[in-house]
Formats: sequence, structure tokens, C-alpha cells
Amino acid sequence: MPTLWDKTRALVHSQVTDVALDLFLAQGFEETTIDQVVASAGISRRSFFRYFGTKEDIVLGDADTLGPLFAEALAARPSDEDPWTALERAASALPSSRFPEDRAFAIAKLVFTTPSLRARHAQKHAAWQRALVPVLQRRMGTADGPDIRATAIVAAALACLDAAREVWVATGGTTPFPALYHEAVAAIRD
Amino acid sequence: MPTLWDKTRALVHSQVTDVALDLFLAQGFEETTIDQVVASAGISRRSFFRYFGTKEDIVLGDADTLGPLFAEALAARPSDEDPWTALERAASALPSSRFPEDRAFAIAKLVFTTPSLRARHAQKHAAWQRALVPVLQRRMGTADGPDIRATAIVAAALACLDAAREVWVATGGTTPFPALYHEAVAAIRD
DNA sequence: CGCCAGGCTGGCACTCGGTGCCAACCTGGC
DNA sequence: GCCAGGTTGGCACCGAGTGCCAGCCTGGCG
Repeated sequence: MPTLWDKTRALVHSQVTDVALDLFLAQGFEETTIDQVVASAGISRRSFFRYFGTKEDIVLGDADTLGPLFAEALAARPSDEDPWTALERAASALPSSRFPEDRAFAIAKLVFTTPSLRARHAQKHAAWQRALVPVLQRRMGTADGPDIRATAIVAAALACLDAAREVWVATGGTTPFPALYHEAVAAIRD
Repeated sequence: MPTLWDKTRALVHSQVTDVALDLFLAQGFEETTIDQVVASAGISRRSFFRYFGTKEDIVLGDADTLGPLFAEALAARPSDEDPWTALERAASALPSSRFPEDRAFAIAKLVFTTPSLRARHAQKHAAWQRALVPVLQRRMGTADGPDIRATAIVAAALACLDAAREVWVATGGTTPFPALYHEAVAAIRD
């Protein structure tokens, strides 16, 4: 059961996130300092870094938890699905953004136009990859150990996710994201 | 013609790179401070940052120039090649690592095991992507503007490069790299 | 009720990467 | 021999992130 501490922590976390995102969207990520954030949020600098390990984690914090979830969803797919369908279905089973629809687009744009955010986003994808490859490898019946086939498929699928997100941002969010992802996978498989 | 200054600059650059890589390989990238590097290299801290914009650029500096080269090599491929072959041939036409063979492996390993280096490496790949997509798009006869197909193919090809590099590192460099890349592309296309 | 343990907070000082600025210097051309 | 322009190193500074410590608040126990 969540203790009072836990609830307080969760509340502070979401409050600070809200305030910080307002600032980021208004004046840019790099142009906003931690000091501004903590001043607006009414929290001490030191405590801030206990809630968010890095500045980027304000925006990308939940990406950490998504990796294992993705791996789990992939493991749960029926074993007669080919890798690509399994990955696509697993991806669509993930919880969508924790942000309201209108903010989600602005945040995606922020991530894709801010170097440090994009870099950290890539790091998280690398972590997903480490979680997904063994699962896919088992599903493909490959022996353990480094396997180029499983690694390439997972890397390519994640690349499609990024490509879809990028085009989604570039086109102003008009085309629905899952359709773009599907098209991306179709494109690399002819 | 290269003036005396240019030659001096190039010399200093390579000297500092050598010294720094020795330190990185001996005690790790994050465990080595800029102050240690400049002390060992006999250069001032301030001048160091004029040669290398960031610490990561000591290791990944040449990746910047490789992007346009890649795009140029792709544009030079005969137009009857399919995108994947064209990309593969273009990639193999790129100048190989500026480091001697034995160091190249150690450095690749360093890059793939150091978060900040891997992040910066991903940023450079993103830059390559921006350079490659328009070229591929023209070759595929697509109209200008964001196109999911070209974007996905380039992103997937770069992902294959990374996957190949990763497996190459994981297997101790035994399998030749181009073969791994070829296998990676084959794997995602069945 | 009082007390103690353990987690949370905020402040301070510090490290490290990176930048702006400036005075001193060196190279090359007139 | 002098002047212009690029170079160097030193200094002060900024922003992100960490270790440490003292004070506080919560919850459990006698």
C-alpha cells in the first residue's frame, strides 16, 4: 500500500514536471536552467536532483519503465507471429504518453529538436534494445550469445519507431502515429 | 596550400588525440578529466576547447565529416541499384577509421560501453540521416518534403550499422565488420 | 504520551565540462 | 620594421550534478 510519503513524492514529482514543461515549452529546454525550475516549483535545488536524476529526465523519465514493459509485451505475443508483427503489436500495447494529447505533440517536437534530449532518448532506446534482443532471440529459436539477426531486427524496429515519430513531428501530427510506424516497417521490407 | 599554422594545428590535434586516447583506454573515458588530458599533452585548457569542442569529440571528431561524404557516395551510386545495395556500397566506400587496426577495436568498445560517447555517436548518426534522406528520396523519385519511406530505410540502414558494430564488439572483433553489416541487412529483409 | 529510527528536506561546498573575454604573442604580407 | 589577423593561455564565470550534514517530519513501539 502506498504510504503517505509515496503519495507526497508522486504529487511533488508531477507538480514539478508540469511547471518545468511549461517553462521548457515557453522558452526552450536549453534556455531554461534548473534554478528557474526549482524557483517556480518551490522546491530546493538539492531535492530536485533527488526526484529527477538529470534535467532530461523531467521530459523522458518514464522511458525507463517502458523498456521492460515492451520486453514483457513482446514475450506475451503468440509464438507463431513473425518478429515484425509481434514487435508492432507489442509496441501498440504499451501505455501511451503520460501527457495530454495536445502536450504530447509539443513535447515530441521538443525532444526531436533539442540535441541533449534526443541523445538521452537514444540512450533509452539502446536500453530497450538490450531488453528486447534476448526475448526476440528466444522467440526466434537462436542460441544465446550475441546474434546479429535478432539485434538487427530489434534495432531496425526501434529505428522505424524513431523515423515514424520524426515524420509525425515534421508533418505536424496530422497522420496518426501507428499508421506511420506501419508504413515505415512496410517500407524497409518492400 | 596548407600554411604553417594549418600544419601546426593538425599536429597538435593528433598529438592531443593520441595522449587522450591513451588515458581513456587506460583508465576509462569518464574517469579521465580534461585537466589530466591537457596536463599530459602540454596544452592549456582553453586551447584544448578550441581544438575539440567537447570531450567526446576527441574520440568521435571525424564522424562529422563522414556524414556529407556518405551522402556524396550515395549520390554517386548508379541509379538502377536498389536503395539497400546503394547504401551498402556507399558505406563501404567511406574512409575507414583514422586509427590503427588494434586501436580501432578498443575505441569501438569504448564508444559502445560509455553512455555519453554512445549518445554523441547517436547524434552524429542523426546528422548523417538528415544528409542521406534527401539523397535517397531523390533517387527513389519521391517528392520533396518529409517522407516516411526514405526516412525509414535510412534509419534502418544506420541501425544495421550500429547493430553490426555492436555485435562486432561483443564478439571481440572476430567476424569482419562488412560481413556483419551485410547479414544485418539480410536479416531485416528476410 | 514520549521516544527513537529512518526517510526526506534544504543548504553548502565542490567537481567537471564548457564559454566569454582579454592581454600577450607569433606569423605573414606590405 | 610595422601592421593585421589568427593563436595562445589565463581568468572568471556558468550550469549540471554530487557528497555531506544538520534539521525535520512521519510512523512504530514501549
